[in-house]
Amino acid sequence: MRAEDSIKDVRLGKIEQMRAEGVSPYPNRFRRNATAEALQERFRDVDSDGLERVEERFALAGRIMSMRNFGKSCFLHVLDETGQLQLYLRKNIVGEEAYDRFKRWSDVGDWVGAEGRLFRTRTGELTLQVERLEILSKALRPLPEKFHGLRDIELRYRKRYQDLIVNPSVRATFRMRAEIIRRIRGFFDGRGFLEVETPMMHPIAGGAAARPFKTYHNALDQPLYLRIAPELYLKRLLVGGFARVYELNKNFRNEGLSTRHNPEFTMIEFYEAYARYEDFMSLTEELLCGLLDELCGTRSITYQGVGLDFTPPWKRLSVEQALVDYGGFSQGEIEEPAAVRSSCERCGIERVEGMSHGELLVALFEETVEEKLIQPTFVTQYPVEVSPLARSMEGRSDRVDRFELFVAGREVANGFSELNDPEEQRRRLLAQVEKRRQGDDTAQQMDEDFVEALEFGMPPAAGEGIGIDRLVMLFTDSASIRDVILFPQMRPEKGIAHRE
RNA sequence: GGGCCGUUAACUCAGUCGGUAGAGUAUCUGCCUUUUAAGCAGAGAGCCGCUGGUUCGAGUCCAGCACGGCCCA
Repeated sequence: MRAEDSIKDVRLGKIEQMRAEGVSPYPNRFRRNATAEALQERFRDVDSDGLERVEERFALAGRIMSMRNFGKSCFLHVLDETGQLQLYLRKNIVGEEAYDRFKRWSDVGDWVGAEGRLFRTRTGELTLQVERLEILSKALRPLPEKFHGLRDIELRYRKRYQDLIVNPSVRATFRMRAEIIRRIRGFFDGRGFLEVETPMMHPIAGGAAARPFKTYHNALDQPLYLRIAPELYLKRLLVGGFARVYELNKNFRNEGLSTRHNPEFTMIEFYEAYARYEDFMSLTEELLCGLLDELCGTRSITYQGVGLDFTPPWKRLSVEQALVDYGGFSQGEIEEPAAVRSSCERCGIERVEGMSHGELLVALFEETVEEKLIQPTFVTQYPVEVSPLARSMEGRSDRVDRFELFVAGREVANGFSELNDPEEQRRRLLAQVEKRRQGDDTAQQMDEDFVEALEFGMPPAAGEGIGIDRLVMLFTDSASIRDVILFPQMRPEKGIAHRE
């Protein structure tokens, strides 16, 4: 292979030439006064004759996406953050030397700034008649192929910038994500919630049933865990007197990777004093319907070919009722611990031995019901053993005032009335510690500092967490969580691993 | 962790029965002043994921490994 045949070497040669002729390949002097979309909008209804009367010069900047070169003229499409516009260069307009330089130096992929007047081509496309063109940033590597785009899924995730350059729908997905997050913040801000930031590094990883990532603080000579949930800190803020707080940020769980799980994911958790879990079911309906109205213009969307109707009220039913309605079990079977146990075994659920009736019910629910809850559904009355931080139902100490929202067979939200009795909380956590001792490493640890906070008095409250990534998946019809996370976790490629 | 599928040029993909590695895009050289997957003529470009094995001969068959995808746990 001759060195000059490598695309990168050819382009490095062009850079050398530019410098030799006193032109910077990476200048920063260009000022634009227009964007592609703004021009398209403004002149949408102006025909050729109308454009001829427009004397204004427009300065546009963007990346060259395609080039159709004729001997003494050239069409190119330039992409900026708003969209594309076609440029047209003619030797007799930009001048002999400028045209020659353009031909020798410019490539698809380069950032350019162009200035000129607008006209319409024979086919009616709004086009900038370039009078002056400047390379703003010379690209050394070629863009992915222009009409198949970048299809290799691994490459799309690993080299997301390329994905964003060539796949407009990917850009749209992440704009939608930002919009959803912005509006969720607006929703809670508008209701008097205070946005707070609590630690990402915890001495004890609590607030959820999950394995944490462990790290280490040198100066403190202390192990720390990346948080698995902000819950216990947010409740300390209720103790501190903030009546409405929310935090929208990342959590980290040391679990497998799948189309539904990324080790770091985004959740909003919010807490409101004097609210009950029923209030939050209504609030969740209001939040999601508001988002749908504003962002989709409808409350019926299609997710992976399945129609989802978010028109409230959404179905509400207990875990047990769900097992009867969707799992095909009889009321009698559900109430009989031995029957539930054998059903679990039949379903292949592991470690059935040490599990209580409540835990078995939830395991059976997850195995047989969850995937069938397609339309938005609130499942309520969870067993106390799987809800160590939730308030017990009045008159039924083995169940808690809790709900989970399922959509398209997945858990999207989890909320409950908060347990604020410090004695009861201590007993619940001790039960978790015991489970942990018996080998369940997702059981919670004793957090004395948290219990001590409760001893100062936490107002009655409800709290909820909503998984943002899964919400964005629904709104953008994305099959994998990796499609809604810009840089999803991937195994390092060979040769890059363990680089220090 | 298990099963299935994939990995070939910068990108998107072919590659038959085991017999010299292919196309389009992109790149390079010409021609071309309203194209838009522009066109025409020519050229270059490969660790066929990695390591072994079978074979006279492996992109192709076998085994192991790596990475990825989907499904399951």
